[in-house]
Amino acid sequence: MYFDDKIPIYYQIKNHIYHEIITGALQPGEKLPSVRQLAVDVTANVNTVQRALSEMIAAGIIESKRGRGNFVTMETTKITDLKTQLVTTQLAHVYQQLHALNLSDEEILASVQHYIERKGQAK
Amino acid sequence: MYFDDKIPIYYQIKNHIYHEIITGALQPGEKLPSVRQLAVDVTANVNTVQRALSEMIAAGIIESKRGRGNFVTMETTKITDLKTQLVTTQLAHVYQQLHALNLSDEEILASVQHYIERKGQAK
DNA sequence: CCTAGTGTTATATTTTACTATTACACTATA
DNA sequence: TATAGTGTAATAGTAAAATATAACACTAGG
Repeated sequence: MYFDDKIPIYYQIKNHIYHEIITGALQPGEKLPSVRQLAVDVTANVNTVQRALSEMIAAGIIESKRGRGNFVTMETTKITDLKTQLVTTQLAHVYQQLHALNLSDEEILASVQHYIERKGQAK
Repeated sequence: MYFDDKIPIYYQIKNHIYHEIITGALQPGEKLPSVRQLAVDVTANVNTVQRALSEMIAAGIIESKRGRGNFVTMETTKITDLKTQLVTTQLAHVYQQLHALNLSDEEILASVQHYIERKGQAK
């Protein structure tokens, strides 16, 4: 797994798993790979994976059953809430950043539209 | 200055100064505060500030004159290029993140529009 | 020429994330 | 009941960022 060296690995693992849950790659109630397997999958240490999982458990998205495994919550409202929260966080961040670069609301919207239209193309 | 503990301080300082240059708070050719003063301003160490400055110098945005100070480049094209680059980086990041949450191009655009319309308001 | 202010660099120390390794607690099942 | 697989936690070590502090190199101005 690719890691951005500017951001803690445990944080990136957490985000990665959240994405899998939100996109349905991991279904509600589904068992996650074991912590040891996850560590191999993402090429990180068990403790680092555990740290990521601990935060997701504290957030109620993952349920931990000792001796059995970790499971995605069955409460789908928690998952939809998580998605809303992640999307909003991303929007707030990019808005704040672009606004700090003196782009007006209109320019921000236009720049996003422009980016989507031109993405993947040579300039 | 507020620091996000998930991102290296030197990196945040660099970004902060870039924003000041792009918004014109620091004009082309203008002298920056001394590294020692900057360290006080942003509540960080001189070496940390210097690391941020070194990268900006390497990028050609800041010119260093030993014994005199650090100065914003007079080449305004470098500044506009920097702005373009920062904006594009932000757009690419948020697009990738939202796309990874299974939002379509249309949904991404709509969510940005929606965010701008509703920002600062209760839900 | 001297001094104050500037950028630059170096050393030692602290802090934190991460790793490697081991051990412990629990569950299911053969 | 023994064993393999699971989560959990502790210990010790490594690496990188950040700090405190000091020194060095240069410039401008008195």
